[in-house]
Amino acid sequence: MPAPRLLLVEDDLSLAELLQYRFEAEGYEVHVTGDGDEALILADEQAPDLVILDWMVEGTSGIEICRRLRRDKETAHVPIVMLTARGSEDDRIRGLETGADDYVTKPFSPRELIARVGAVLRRVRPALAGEMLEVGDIKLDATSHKATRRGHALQLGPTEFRLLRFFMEHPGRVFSRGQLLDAVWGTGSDIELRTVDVHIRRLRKGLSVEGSKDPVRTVRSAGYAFEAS
Amino acid sequence: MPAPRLLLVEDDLSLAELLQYRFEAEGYEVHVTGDGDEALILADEQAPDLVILDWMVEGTSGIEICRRLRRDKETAHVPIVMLTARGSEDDRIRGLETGADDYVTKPFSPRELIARVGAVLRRVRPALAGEMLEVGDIKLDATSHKATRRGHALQLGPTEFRLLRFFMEHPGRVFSRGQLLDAVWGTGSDIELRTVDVHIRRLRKGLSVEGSKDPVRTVRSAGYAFEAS
DNA sequence: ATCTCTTGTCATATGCCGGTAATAAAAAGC
DNA sequence: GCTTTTTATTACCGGCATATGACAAGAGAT
Repeated sequence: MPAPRLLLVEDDLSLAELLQYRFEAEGYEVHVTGDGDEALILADEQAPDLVILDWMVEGTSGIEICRRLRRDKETAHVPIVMLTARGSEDDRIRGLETGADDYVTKPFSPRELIARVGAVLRRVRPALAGEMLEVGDIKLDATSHKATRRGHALQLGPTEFRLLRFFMEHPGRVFSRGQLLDAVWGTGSDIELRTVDVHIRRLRKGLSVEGSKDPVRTVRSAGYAFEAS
Repeated sequence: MPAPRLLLVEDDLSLAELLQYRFEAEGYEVHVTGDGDEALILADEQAPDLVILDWMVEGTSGIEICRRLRRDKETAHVPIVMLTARGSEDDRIRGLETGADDYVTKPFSPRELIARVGAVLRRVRPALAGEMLEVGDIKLDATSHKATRRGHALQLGPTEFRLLRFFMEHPGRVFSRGQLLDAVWGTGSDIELRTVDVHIRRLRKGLSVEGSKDPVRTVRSAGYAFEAS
């Protein structure tokens, strides 16, 4: 899962530095600028996942940046969180109506800002919010029902997909054939134990990508386990 | 464009009445309840487009309602705006972390709340806010009720249009036939699951334009997903 | 009233998927 | 080395999920 990229537009250097530090500690990739025009250039170069925008910033004003970000097709859907001075409600409403997704009034605690940014990102990019499983070089997105390995999309049948999902939810652990039948096929399915072998094979085949190791380990007389290469 | 449906959970009657009036003037359909448990029942019956939730409400507490709404698959994706008393930052952060999308601290002006609700809806359900949807080479204008692909105007029946709109609001995600029935036909329609297949076919036919790929992906034993070519 | 368009259901076709059994291969025990 | 046990691999067939076309009932328009 790639780190979400934030663009922080803030000309108070000490505040910018503090926020950058905190957000990086949370696993974000943060780009900082104190200048409005530079912000637009940066955003256009590579659209960030979210913009934190100080209302009062040098160069182009916050509201103008907001408008321009929305106008440019590249960045039209990037969520924006504004930082505003305590104060006039009109400003805040104008901000929301211009297209900001959220605002926080100064002074605020970094923790609150982090929580808000998290809430917005959860909305916009569910993939960043934990619906995505990742073990080794294999990624599985339950919502879109897709699995990939090193960029290659994996082609799996329904049962193999469920099997892979179960394994990725419990990496490293060994499961007997009976346990796998219960977990993947459902309790009470009277299916031959040996059938699991066949699906393991199919899963292995589906997971094989050029130059990749088999992540399924067979444990003789016990079952199978899934582990990162 | 159907009026967005709000569920307002607020036990201060005079405030509730005021808000209901204001939101209805803005073109929303508003359901009001002052009781937490009733709110959950109402939401489960027919998922609203957005919930406005007073933190301090009779019956089940706000945070508990929030949690339960998120847990129920039916309402997991419904955006929530909290109303909190001025005050403890902890409450607000806890709210955001529980899954609320936004909060407004009392006292607030109705105008501000309306702006916030609008911002959240724009983010989550662009079509409800009258925006143009665009996925791949397909464009859909909810206001004028028209869809185009590469300049060609698409000819779709009403149901296909609603289906397309729902898909374009949630691109990439897989929906079961049951979910599609709930979302497009309305909760509680006792329609054969297989009927969805037929409408998917009709949608596919309606979307086929010379030299264009089918954007509807069937996920065997799971449902359908919509994605840009 | 007639016509058109829409919509839900059914019947049929199709093709993928899943379970089983048979055989080969590998590992463990002696 | 030989047997026994466990797993790997292949092939096959039946079943089930989806695709597709047709149809009749209903809604709206003219």
